[in-house]
Amino acid sequence: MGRPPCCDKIGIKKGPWTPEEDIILVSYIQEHGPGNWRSVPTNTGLLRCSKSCRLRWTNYLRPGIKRGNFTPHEEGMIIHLQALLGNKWASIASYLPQRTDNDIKNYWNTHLKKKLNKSDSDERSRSENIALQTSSTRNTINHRSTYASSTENISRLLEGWMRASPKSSTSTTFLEHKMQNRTNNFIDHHSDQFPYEQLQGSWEEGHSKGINGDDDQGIKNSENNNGDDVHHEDGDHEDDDDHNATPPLTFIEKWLLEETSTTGGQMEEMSHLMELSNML
DNA sequence: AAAAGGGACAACCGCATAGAA
DNA sequence: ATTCTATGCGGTTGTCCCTTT
Repeated sequence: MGRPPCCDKIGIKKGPWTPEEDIILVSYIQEHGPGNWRSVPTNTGLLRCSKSCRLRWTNYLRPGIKRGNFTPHEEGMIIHLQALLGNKWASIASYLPQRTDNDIKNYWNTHLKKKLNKSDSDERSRSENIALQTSSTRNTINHRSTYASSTENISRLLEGWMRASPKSSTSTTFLEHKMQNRTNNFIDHHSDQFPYEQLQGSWEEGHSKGINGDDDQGIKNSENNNGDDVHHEDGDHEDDDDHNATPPLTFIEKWLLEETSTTGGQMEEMSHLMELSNML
């Protein structure tokens, strides 16, 4: 027998999210923390199904998400990990905590697959080495990062929305209770930045008790079950901050962390990786 | 300047799985 | 032990925007 839909399809809105919806969702999550997605549409008045809310949050609104072009290093990591793990985007994303699985998947499908195919056809024998050399460990900063981080997006979005509609025309109960104070505070106190750091801090404090643990990162890490969150969303830092981070690391994690901070010895590590992949 | 095509990204769909009842 | 529900994941599609003709 077929499973019933995750939510009542009647009256469910689909398609792109509006700034208003984003704000409602963010405000709600700041208040209650991520998780219990089923209750989100009900409690916020959003005409979205729970899955849609979760996806919007994890792929776009969640703090710590880095948007924009992938750095050569990130690219290299994706290539390595894809070779190692296959299309396990969530697992791969767990090594790139600032990127979402959706982002990585899209990037792979639109950029890397072609790139690798091309280099494959160009010179089959050397392609992998070339890819490695060109894509990874050149820790040059990619200055072509053209589109804004989610923080910046939402900041702009909030400002724009507040200007455009000082009184929300679609106030929900939740919105009525929360929006005025909250959004004003957001903008007043952080004129140039939406306070995701604050938001993140608040729920990490408030929800470290469990909700957050089995949400996005938790699940993603579960496949590489090390019992720890090696990668924490940590703003704009590159992964090397994670060096100080933590406990038992798998070989892959060690390698990735080391690779982040060093540019040498990569090929040696790569061969280790290959050995490992053969074992898997 | 306008139209067409292609690329990039956001979002949806359906299946799998874990946990609760 | 079984059924049901909620959530997560990967594949796919839809839409917007940019480039080319």
